[in-house]
Amino acid sequence: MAQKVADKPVGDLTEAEARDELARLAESLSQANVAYHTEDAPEISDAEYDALKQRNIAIEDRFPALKREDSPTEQVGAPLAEGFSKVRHAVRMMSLGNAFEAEEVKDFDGRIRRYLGMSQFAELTYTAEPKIDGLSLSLRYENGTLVQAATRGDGTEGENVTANARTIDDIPQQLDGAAGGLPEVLEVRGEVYMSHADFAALNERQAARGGKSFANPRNAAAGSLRQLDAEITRARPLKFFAYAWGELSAPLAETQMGAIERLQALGFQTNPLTQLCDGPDEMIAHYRQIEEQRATLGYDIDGVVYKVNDLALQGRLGFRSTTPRWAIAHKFPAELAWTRLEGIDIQVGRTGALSPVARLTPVTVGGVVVSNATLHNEDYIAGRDAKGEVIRPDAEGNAKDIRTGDWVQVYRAGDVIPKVADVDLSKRPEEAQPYAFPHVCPECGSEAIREEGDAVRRCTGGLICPAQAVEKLKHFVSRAAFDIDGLGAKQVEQFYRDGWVKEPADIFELKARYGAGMQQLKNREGWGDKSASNLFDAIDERRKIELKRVLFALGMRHVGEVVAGDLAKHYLSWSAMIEAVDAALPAAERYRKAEAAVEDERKAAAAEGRRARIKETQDAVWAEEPTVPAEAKSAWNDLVGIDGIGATVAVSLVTSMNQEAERASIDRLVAHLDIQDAERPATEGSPVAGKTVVFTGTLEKMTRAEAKARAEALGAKVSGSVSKKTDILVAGPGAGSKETKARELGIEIMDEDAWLALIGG
DNA sequence: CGCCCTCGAGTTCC
DNA sequence: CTCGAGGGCG
Repeated sequence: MAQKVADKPVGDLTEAEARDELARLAESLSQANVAYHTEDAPEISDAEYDALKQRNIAIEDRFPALKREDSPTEQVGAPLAEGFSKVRHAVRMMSLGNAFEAEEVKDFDGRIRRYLGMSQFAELTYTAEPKIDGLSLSLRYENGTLVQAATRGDGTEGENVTANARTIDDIPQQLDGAAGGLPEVLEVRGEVYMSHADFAALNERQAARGGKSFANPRNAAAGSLRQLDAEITRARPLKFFAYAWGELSAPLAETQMGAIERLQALGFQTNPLTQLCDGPDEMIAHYRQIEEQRATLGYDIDGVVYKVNDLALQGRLGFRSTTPRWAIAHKFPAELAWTRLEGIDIQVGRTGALSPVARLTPVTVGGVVVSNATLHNEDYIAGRDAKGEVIRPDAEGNAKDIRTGDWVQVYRAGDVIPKVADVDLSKRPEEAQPYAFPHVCPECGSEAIREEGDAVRRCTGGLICPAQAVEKLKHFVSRAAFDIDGLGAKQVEQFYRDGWVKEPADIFELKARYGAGMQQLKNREGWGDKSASNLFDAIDERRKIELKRVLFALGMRHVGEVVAGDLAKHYLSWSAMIEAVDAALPAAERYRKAEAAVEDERKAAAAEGRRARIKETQDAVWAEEPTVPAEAKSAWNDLVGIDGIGATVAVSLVTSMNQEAERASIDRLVAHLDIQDAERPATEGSPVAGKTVVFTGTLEKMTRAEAKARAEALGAKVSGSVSKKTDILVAGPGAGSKETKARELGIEIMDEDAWLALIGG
């Protein structure tokens, strides 16, 4: 009874038609549900089921009055169109750094020893386990009972898939407390995957009833877990290996291996190939062994994960921005494929960057059909890197360029992003010409220039360029920026094409200007009364917004998510920041002028064969009349004094905010907003919050990097040199001029032990 | 001044 | 996910 989704647009339905269709849909969906509950061979495919459900929701959205008592969207276990609810991870789900070569594994070990201040010969044990190719899942247990399951998402926020996780046999609903009691809170993390055998059987079933088959076990696992209807997930043979944890009310063990054993005792499957290794040589040997067994394991793996075994050391090593320092994934070599390059297209990004994209004859690489691949930039096509070195040598060591018509080798970097790696010159068509990278923007015709030392060529059209304007708008509504529900990349693009939204401020004027017309106009494009009013509500909700989001959303060059956050944390309010940025303008312009003069001096000196007088050149420019006002200098110094912000970022920020057109657009936007002040770092109770600390001499209990990371976590600012702003100098043995200077300035000086006592370490 | 780490920006497929 | 570039440290 495979019912096709009716194809009449929802917007064109009459009320009578809608009522009939809702009745038919309720019938079909309920039959399909019964089929899933009672047998393993449903009558309609998941895709069809989903399509019917979506159709049902769309109609109900358009005709809310016609919603049936037995509406399929109200059924238990059937979340609504928005999909899964969002879940914030109590402890961030990190990703792992990668290594491809044995050498990089040794570097990893070396880095850890250096960070911990351990000698090359001190004993350091790691665990090594296969890296399962599935999707990670975080399971929250409270007093031993499963209360929530969440996907990784962006690491901070995932999707709530609790109902689906409950259908997986390997995931206990209730933990086994026999061995050592149950923790109050335990978040277990691991990988959901599908075995080769189950994958093949599933695809056979799908094919038998005309459903779409999955490209690989990972996609099958992901597709199965993320079913809106948990009963579909139940019918899918998913498995789970536990290998990590998030929030914990009590430690699981003292070592990684101990924790894995504890997870096993609690009732989880853990990977049998997990093993302890003493140092990189044993790790690499275990990697080779696992690689040999790869084909016979019965499930996909894409490498081996190494972790420092001692959990206390893991704690000391801590995290970089997205990855732990104490773990790394040693990946298997990527799968390669050859195909023909049909053409090269140029895309224009939000900063005007011209990016070449390869259009390929579709080819399967690692279980996925690839038809586009990145070519990076002008030099990459020519076969060179940014420094001009040959990256793709032919037999004589000359660079092999890439031409339309060539046979090219493609792989998926990190098993994700398709890249063109190599060219087969023996198969090059005779008529193939070297690729001429455009010097004119293909979107707006403006000149595209490449700044010295820059790898990318950029369109100079600014907001005149439709591609840049649209990309900027997409950035504005992106997740870390305004993140407006119902206003994604597609919608923004459409509004731009309609001429309704040309710059961010227009979004907040949509309702006033087009609200009335929109409901009718947009019906044909899938906008109903409901979705339009939902959108206006979502936009209104976002008028109140955090400072860092606004800064990031503006899309200024060099100001990404992190820098925007740093700026917000420093200035705390929009008005304070604007004031500072305006004040710093003369200094920023002078800095730029000085740098240009230095560049000229360098060239002149090189030509004349003498040493460049850099300091003198800089000083001369700064001394030029009119001199830069003291308040401009201090605003500038304050700005570049922020950790992570240097002159390049500062110049970009100050000048772009003071560009006339840009500023007008920003002012228009801000008038619509209620920008929330940033909170001072939440370090209440920390004795060093807001203090500036300098470390000098030899630290004996920890390394400098560690000391810095810990101090910053407590809200302190760590600086490299002593000034009158310094509050505390931590001096180890061998401290020299810094200690003298601190003494002169009357700054508090303490040794490492006193510091540790102060911060409660 | 050079090295290492982090951040920004651009990318593909589902 | 990767590359290039910016920033900080030795």
